[in-house]
Amino acid sequence: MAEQEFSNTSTQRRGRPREFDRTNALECAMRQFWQHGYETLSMADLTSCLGINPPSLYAAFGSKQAFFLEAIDHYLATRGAYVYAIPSDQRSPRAMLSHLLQRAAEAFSDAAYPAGCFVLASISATYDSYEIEQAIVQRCQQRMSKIDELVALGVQMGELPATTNAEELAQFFVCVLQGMSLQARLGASTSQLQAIVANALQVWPQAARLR
Amino acid sequence: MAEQEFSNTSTQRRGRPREFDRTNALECAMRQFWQHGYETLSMADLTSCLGINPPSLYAAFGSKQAFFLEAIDHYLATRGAYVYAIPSDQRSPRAMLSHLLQRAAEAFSDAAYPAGCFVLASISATYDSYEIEQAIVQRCQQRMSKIDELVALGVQMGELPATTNAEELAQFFVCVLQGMSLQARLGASTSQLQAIVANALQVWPQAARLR
DNA sequence: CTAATTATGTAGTGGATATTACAGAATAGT
DNA sequence: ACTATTCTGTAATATCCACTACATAATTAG
Repeated sequence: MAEQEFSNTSTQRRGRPREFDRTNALECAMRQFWQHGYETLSMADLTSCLGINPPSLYAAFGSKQAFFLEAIDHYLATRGAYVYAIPSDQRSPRAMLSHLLQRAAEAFSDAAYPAGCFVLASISATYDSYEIEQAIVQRCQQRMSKIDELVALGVQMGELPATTNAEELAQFFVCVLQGMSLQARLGASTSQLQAIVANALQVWPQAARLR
Repeated sequence: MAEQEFSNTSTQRRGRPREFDRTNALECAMRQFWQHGYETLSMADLTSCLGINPPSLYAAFGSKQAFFLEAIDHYLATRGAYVYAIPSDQRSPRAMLSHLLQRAAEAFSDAAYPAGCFVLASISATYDSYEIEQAIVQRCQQRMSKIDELVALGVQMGELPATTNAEELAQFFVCVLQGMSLQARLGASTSQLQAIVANALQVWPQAARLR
């Protein structure tokens, strides 16, 4: 199975060369899936949108499901990596969480991309395939586990009371982040999302009140 | 258009009587749409699930889109009315919001129903019809405006500082509620959702610190 | 009774869907 | 040049989708 796919910049293979840029097609497909969702976006939509005939698409990406999952991974490797990046130069875990949420507030409402987070928007959709749903949930949890680590670090470093239930607090922030993605898809502005972040961060007070 | 539909308990009409309970069918369809989503649930699924043949379903409900919207309204009139009910005997706006969120935490994870809120779960899906999406967004905003009123009332009654941005704070709680619905659909337990509520309510301190 | 009306079951309808068969074109290796 | 290999465009395929034509059954009105 798992046939090796080559990027366009790799050494040329035998046979007729591909006439389109694979990465570019993937980027376009990502935006289409992101905006319209997996179920409602048809392969016919994609072929006409990309200007690529079905056999070429299937030769390059395999199937609609594989194409979608590769678009998800492309998102995580590019835009998602930017959105969920955690800067290492920040000393305070709270500052890092604040940074993460504020960047999400900006990115989720960036007009240069479809609204919200591609993964979070995909997770709430329903799929005919159980396999695809599992793959998305797994990738979502990978990203959200970063928030778990930040909160746990906050307790460890004394920024939060030792009595804090770190798992519960982290889940609260994940919940807010998921709600923000939905709000963004409903048309919330950057400043509105920033206000949500500011309110959410009150749960992690800047001056810790240890007891 | 908008042909009048009669309930089964109304006075009998001329012609062959319906052989199934219309309200019961609506309840079943609601749960199916709730669990599987509009796009992925086919009319063939519904007919086999309800044991009702297509012509009978179409005679009773019109079209898939009309059926779905009626299922949404059925939810809002029954389960949704319970979930989003605001008790009038509570004096404090904060207590009323707390009541609302805690009831949502329980209801969203109630095994007797599909997880989360039917409307909030539907709002994040994508539809081929723009009309259906608009209808859902509108019904969602109707429910969420209750939270706006509660926060505004809290400021008015002095439970929150007069400097509070009521719209922003209300949007924060709406965001949390929407996140809770998604968390529930991902399998969050009642106690996990309750912990999210407890954290969120810290943004509205019990002892107001006016300034 | 007959006529009118409404529901039901069988069996389809046209259209959209993801996917592919096939023949021809463009490249690399030898 | 010749072969193997891979891509491309045309056109199709089987399957599923929401929806319905039609004949029949069951009721009410008169």
